[in-house]
Amino acid sequence: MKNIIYISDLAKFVDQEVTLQGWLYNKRSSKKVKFLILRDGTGYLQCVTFIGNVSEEVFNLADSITQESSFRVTGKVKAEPRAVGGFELDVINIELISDSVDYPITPKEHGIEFLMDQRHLWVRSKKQVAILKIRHRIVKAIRDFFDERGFVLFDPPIITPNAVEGTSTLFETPYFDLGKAYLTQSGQLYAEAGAMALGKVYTFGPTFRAEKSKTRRHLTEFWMVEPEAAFYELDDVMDLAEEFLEYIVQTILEERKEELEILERDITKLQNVKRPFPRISYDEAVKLLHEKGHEFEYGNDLGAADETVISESYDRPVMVHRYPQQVKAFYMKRDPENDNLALGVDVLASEGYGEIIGGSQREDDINKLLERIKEHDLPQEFFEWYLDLRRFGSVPHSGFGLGLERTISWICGLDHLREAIPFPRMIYRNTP
RNA sequence: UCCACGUUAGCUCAAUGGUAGAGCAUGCGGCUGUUAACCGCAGGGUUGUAGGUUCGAGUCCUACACGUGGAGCCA
Repeated sequence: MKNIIYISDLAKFVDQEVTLQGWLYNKRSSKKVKFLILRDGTGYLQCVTFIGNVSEEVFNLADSITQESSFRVTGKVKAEPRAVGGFELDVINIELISDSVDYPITPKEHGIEFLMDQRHLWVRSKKQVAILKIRHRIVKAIRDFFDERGFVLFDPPIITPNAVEGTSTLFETPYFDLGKAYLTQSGQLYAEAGAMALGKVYTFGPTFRAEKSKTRRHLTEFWMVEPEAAFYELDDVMDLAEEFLEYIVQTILEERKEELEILERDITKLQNVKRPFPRISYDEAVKLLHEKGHEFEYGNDLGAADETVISESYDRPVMVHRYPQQVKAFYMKRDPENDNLALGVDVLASEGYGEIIGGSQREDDINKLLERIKEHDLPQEFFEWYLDLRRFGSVPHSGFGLGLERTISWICGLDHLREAIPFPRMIYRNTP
């Protein structure tokens, strides 16, 4: 691959002869000039083939080459304001690597079912490439954020013997002589063990939910990052969550401008994502809903429509804390000021993107935790190791989970989670 | 699981119960600066499946299949 350069490096080679390789993104032509748009993963480059400048054979190739054929092209780099990206290539030679017959995705509109069937090819499209590059940068921002703050990566198991939150919505798999095992729906309980060992930890990996959810906000397989820190209380974890979201969003605004432009994302709303975020209690949220004339019964969990009403009342993400304990998980600590409330917090993204973070202070008193396990009718034997964390030097601790695809979807302004992951897994789709 | 909507050319969509059409893609022709290029011509159809109503069904009715969106649940 000597002397072959990438489109992203073109600026260093203006007026020089270079060779590039990639695929034909699109083609426009008149009789004596052919415009071939090359893509190589790093960008797009217009390759201009004039009839007099190349051999007849090469010109005929430029005329007949089809969408997504792979080719190698040599030419002189020119700064050219008329071309997308600011550069173009004066073609000297083209070499076909492999042709592409009847590529199914044309430059016109397609329906979602068709595109999902062609997902392995759809990821070549400009918008999908932009989304996947933003996804990559968000993942790096997440790791950087925690690494720089002394959190240690702590990988939880994916195969688990029981439900983390005791629900029955888990993917089941046979496990040798031990009977059934399940795919994890959260690494949190294991992260708590990590926090007692390392102080501050985070998990980051795929999680699985067998819920029959059929909406734009759900996947059956999705990625989640879950920090967990010893000695953190609810306020500490809220501080962490808002600093975290600000960091991710501002990093993407700075470093993935071009991709956000390709996605035609209105970034003014993202620019608002700066601390402090509004913090309202569940009680205040209910009051707000009632003031807005929205019907809502105190004690219920917030539904998608309720979340939208709340988030639309603010210009940045909003944190709702201290929910009625009956709608929250067994491991959440109760509010010492009101035993009916759980010390949990949900962060609702702006623009109606809904819950992207769910977190809480965990119950650290073994007797209360035992009570909760009984109340929720959970099999105590599976939780003995978890109870040990309270038996041997229990401390206050807190953490949260952030849904990666929901975050990507929000930052990119997508209308569905399925475009935020290379190969989405949903209730009625597990291919390609 | 429940609710709503949809299924017509490779793709995206039209078509008062009365001869099934357009754009894109493909092929051929035209054009020396195109930006989802444009212009002309051509090929391309068991209208999701099975029944029913009717002189006549893409269109109306029933069932089923598949898809899309929403609810609940959650990140």
